Amino acid sequence: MPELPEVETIARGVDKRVRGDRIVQAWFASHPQPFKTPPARQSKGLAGRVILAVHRTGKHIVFELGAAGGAGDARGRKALKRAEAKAPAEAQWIVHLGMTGRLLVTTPESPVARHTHARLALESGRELRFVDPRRFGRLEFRDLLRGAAFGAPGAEPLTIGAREFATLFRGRRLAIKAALLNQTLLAGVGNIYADESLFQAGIRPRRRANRVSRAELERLRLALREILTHAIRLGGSSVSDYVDADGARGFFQLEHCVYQRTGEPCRRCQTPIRRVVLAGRGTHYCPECQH
DNA sequence: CATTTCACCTGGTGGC
DNA sequence: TGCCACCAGGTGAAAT
Repeated sequence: MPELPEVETIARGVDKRVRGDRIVQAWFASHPQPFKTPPARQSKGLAGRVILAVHRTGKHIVFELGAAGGAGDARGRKALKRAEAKAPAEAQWIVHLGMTGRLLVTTPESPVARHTHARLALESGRELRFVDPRRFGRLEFRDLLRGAAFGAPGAEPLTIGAREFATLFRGRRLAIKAALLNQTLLAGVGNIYADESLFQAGIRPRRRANRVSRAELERLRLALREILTHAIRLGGSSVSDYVDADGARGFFQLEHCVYQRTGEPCRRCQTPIRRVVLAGRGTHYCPECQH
C-alpha cells in the first residue's frame, strides 16, 4: 500500500526517467474506474505535451506538463531539463496509486500486464503504463489555463511546524490514529506509518485526539518526520508486491516495530504486539510502551 | 458540522 | 484439487 515514502520513491524514479520527454499519444481503458477525469478527455489533454517534472504531493504523483507542441519541437531533452525551471506548467496529470497501483516505464513491446488502465507513448520510444488490479487508484487531468492547480488538502507531515501540527487535533474527539489517517488534516500518512509513528511516540492509537497532550503531539510530529524521512531513504516499505519504478523493493519493512507484527515481541520491551481494528483498519501497538 | 460505516475492487489465503 | 468465504486498506459517499 503506497503511502508517502513509497509515493515519493516512485515519483523520484519516474521523474528521473521521463522528465523532458514528450507524450506522443495516450490510451486509456474504457471502464469508469479509475478515472476522475473521463478517459477521452485525458487522452486528448495529454497528447503532445512535454513532461516538465514529476513530483509528489501527499499520496499523489503530479506530472507538470508544458504546452501541447507538435513533434517538430527541436529542443532536446537536455535543453528541456534546463528550461524546466522557467517554463510554467500549462496542465497536470495527477496519479493516485490507491492500494495496488503501479507506474511502469517500459518499451512498447513489453507484454501488457493484466489490469493496465493507461498507456502513454513517449517520444523517446518508451511507454509509461498505469497498472492497478483493484482500481482504487485515480487518474485526473487538469488544464491549468482553465482551472486551478492540484493541491493536497492536508498539511505535509515532513515540513509542518509544531504549532500548526497541534492545531490539527484541537477539539477533535476521534481516535488519534483516525485523525492521522485523515488526508484533509495531514496528507500522506497511511496505515503503516500511522502505527509506526504512534509506537515511536508512545501513544495508544485509540486515545482521543483532543486528549493527547501538547508534549505528546510534539513527540508524534517528530516521530512522523523521522520515520518518513528514514523510510524514504530506504526506498519505502515493501509489503505485498510493492516495487518502485525500477522494480526494486524498499527495505523499511525490515524496521517495522509494530505493523504486521501481531504476537511478536516488542523490539523495546518484548511484550507481544497487539492487534485491534480501528477505523476499519488493522491497528498494531505495544500495550507496554504505548499509553 | 463531526464522526462512523460501508462500498468500491481483485488477488491471496485458509478451511473443508 | 476445487470451491468459497473472508481479508487486505485508501478514499469518498452515505448514514448517523
